[in-house]
Amino acid sequence: MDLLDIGEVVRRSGVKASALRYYEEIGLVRSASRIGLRRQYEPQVLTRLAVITLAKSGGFSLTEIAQMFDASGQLRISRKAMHARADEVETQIQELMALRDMLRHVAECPAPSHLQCPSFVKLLKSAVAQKRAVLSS
Amino acid sequence: MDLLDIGEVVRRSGVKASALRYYEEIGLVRSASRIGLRRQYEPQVLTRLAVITLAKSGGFSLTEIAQMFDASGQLRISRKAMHARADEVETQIQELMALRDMLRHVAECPAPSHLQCPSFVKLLKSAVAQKRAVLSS
DNA sequence: TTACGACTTCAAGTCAACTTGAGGTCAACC
DNA sequence: GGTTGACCTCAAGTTGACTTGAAGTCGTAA
Repeated sequence: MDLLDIGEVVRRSGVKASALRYYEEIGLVRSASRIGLRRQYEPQVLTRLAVITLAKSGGFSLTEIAQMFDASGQLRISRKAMHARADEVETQIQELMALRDMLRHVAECPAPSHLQCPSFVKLLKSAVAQKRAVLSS
Repeated sequence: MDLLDIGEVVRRSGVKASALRYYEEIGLVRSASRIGLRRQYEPQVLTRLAVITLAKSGGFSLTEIAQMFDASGQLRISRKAMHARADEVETQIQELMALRDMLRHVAECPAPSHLQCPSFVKLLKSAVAQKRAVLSS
């Protein structure tokens, strides 16, 4: 067998042992077996952890991520749900781009006070307006 | 005077009263004065709240946001720091784009199991590798 | 005059996602 | 046979960002 012990999983996934145990506790990952008390993991756990890590950085909660897998460990969401997720991510990307543009503007703008700079305030207003529109829809 | 009371600020900013009081407690916003016990805000608080809201959605903590303002309430970070922030945001945008692409792929890919689909695994690996590279730098 | 609505304080509670700490197990090496 | 080192459990603690609840204060309108 090519089972991995927790230290190996930590090294290869970058996820801490305490987090791994926590994930197991909440049912997000499972260890295949034990040797004595020690958890042994199937290598596939690494892919699963990669998905988890990525989704986390995309702002998904662990609960949401858990729902992305079915009982057999496959990624299983309907195409429609996938696209819906992708759209959410897309929206967040737009917001971040607005934020980035504002930061760049502030870095370059020679105005003594940004909050008085018309183009800054305009960027700000439109960013916030867009956000509120999204939230209320 | 054109001071706003808290209800007006709530309506115009979308920030809840309890959050506003909390922000005041931690020094992130201030109320200009009181009428009896009631807080009165200067209209500028709305711009400040817009900045706060936007930065929050960009993943900045309230502590980090507080540091973006100087004592007089101006946005004041060095150009260099601004660009550094913008770079961070940029990185996050890249990650989210990778995530979005993966989601779209999963939605479209006809493979029975995504975790066995070579192009999915490839997308996943490169996304995670990029992330870890960023973290370790 | 009493009732209402919009505010107030302050302490405590909540939630997610972990981390920490104390005390225990176990195989392997000196 | 004693000591590492790597793991284990379980309960409790932490952090950030608020929210909630109980009890109180005001101004105004019926």
